[in-house]
Amino acid sequence: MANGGDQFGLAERPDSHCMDSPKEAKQKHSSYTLDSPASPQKASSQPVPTCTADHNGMEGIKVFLHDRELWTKFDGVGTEMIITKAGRRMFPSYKVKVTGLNPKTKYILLMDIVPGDDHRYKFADNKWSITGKAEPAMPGRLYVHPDSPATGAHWSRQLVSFQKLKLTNNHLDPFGHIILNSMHKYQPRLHIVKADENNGFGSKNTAFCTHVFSETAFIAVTSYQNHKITQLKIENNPFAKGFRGSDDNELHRMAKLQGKDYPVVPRSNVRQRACSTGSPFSREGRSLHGSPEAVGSPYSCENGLSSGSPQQLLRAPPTHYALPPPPPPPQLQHGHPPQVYHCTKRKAENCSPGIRQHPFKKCFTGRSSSEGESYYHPSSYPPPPPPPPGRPNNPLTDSPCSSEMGQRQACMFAGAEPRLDELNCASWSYSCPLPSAMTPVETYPPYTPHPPYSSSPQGSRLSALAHQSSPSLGEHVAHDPYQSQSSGPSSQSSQNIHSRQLSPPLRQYPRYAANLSPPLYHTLETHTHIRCGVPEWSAAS
DNA sequence: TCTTTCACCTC
DNA sequence: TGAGGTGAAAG
Repeated sequence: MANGGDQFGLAERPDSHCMDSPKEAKQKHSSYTLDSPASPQKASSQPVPTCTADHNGMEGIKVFLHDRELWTKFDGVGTEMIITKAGRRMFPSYKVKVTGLNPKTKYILLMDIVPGDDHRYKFADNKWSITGKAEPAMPGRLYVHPDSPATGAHWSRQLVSFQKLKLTNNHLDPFGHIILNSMHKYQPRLHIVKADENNGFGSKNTAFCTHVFSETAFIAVTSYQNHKITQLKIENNPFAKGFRGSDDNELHRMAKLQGKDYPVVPRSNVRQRACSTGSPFSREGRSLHGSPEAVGSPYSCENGLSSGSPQQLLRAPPTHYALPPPPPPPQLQHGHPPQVYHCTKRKAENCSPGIRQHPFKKCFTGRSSSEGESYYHPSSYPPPPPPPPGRPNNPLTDSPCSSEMGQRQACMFAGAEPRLDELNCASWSYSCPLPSAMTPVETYPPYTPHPPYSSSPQGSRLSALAHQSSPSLGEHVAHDPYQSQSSGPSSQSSQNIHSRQLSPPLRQYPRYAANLSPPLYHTLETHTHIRCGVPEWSAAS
């Protein structure tokens, strides 16, 4: 998707680093080609390990994006993801294969989606273009894989699927879905966190690494803008099968729907024709940043592993579309009271009353299916900073998970600044958000580029970030340079794993750092090593 | 642009 | 069999 980025103007993606497999290297190579020249980072074809997980044991972790080819296809056109009030899944689904994990060590896998830049886009003349400044970022939320925490053996056994993750434009979403703004660009990120003794993270020794696949960047929309994307969705998404078919079939279907006889022009065709001009995102003309990518080279994008430089990961587009360094998503930068949403698979039981009432649905239920492949890039960080003053030690960690939650579901963390320490696997995975937590949602302040995503050493960076109060995962992020194509068996993850304790009632946390995004926040905390001092967020608050 | 509704489809 | 995921279209 490096390409994809381009389309959006995201063009620049961090180079993939830490390529581990030949394949990766290969892919990476291609990606470079595809990437817009503009991105300096790309220029350097040298892999830069983003996540240098030295001591924390995260160094050998590799993550491969499943169905990378498909992602690349979408990216080539300019991926769009529908967001609805009730929440809409992503397609292609985000699935990864993870290798290099210690079989016996427990890890927590989570995702977050950070702003790709601080612009608002519009689709006109068959291409995307910047139309203004981005709306304030929505409260950051983390989607914790329902199988978390689980052993490295578990995660490695099959693809890890985040297909249950849903996107919404409802700022007050009570379900824990990831909240996004329409017509804004986003970059999904995967975080692998080593669970602490309490199956949580946030303790001082927590290590984590972040993986960013540039080809998974997308623009959130309430309705598809580019018919090419619509077609790709219809062709590849099983649930849209009803919209496929020969023209003849479609004509019949349309006629039936419209109560007319032939000929009826298929809607899709109509729409497509109307819009189908060149694809704005086509490598040739990505509106945002023209990256001359070889269109032909299909999908050879690269994923960044952990890149040494966050910037690379989310390479800033020429225009400026710089994805926030992986680490510190722009969003994250703002401080909102962290909100944590937990969902359990159990619909009713675990959900707060308010949630149950909701017509849409209850909690996340996700099957934990892990399917996927992936890339890697680990990053370990310095010991986590001590708990912020005034803050109890990792509540999460402190609070053991004991209660049996039944089936697990993925949980989302919301909050501008979720605190890692607050996150306890047990908690997130199984608990549902409390009403209170859900209620107040603040938007993040406008995106602010992270100044320093320069290539400073992680440590430094972290510090810097910390100071900024916006921790950037990026620093830890590993860009996966390549993806594996193998599709693993879908994992039916254990939906019920162990008993877990519900997280304490969701509560809003005091604001920590203004800039920390939950994800980062978590991340930061997780890696204590990265920054040891007082957590930024704490300071920020 | 966004929301709602619909028929069709997967699971 | 039903819950729920799709894009299209109307408003």
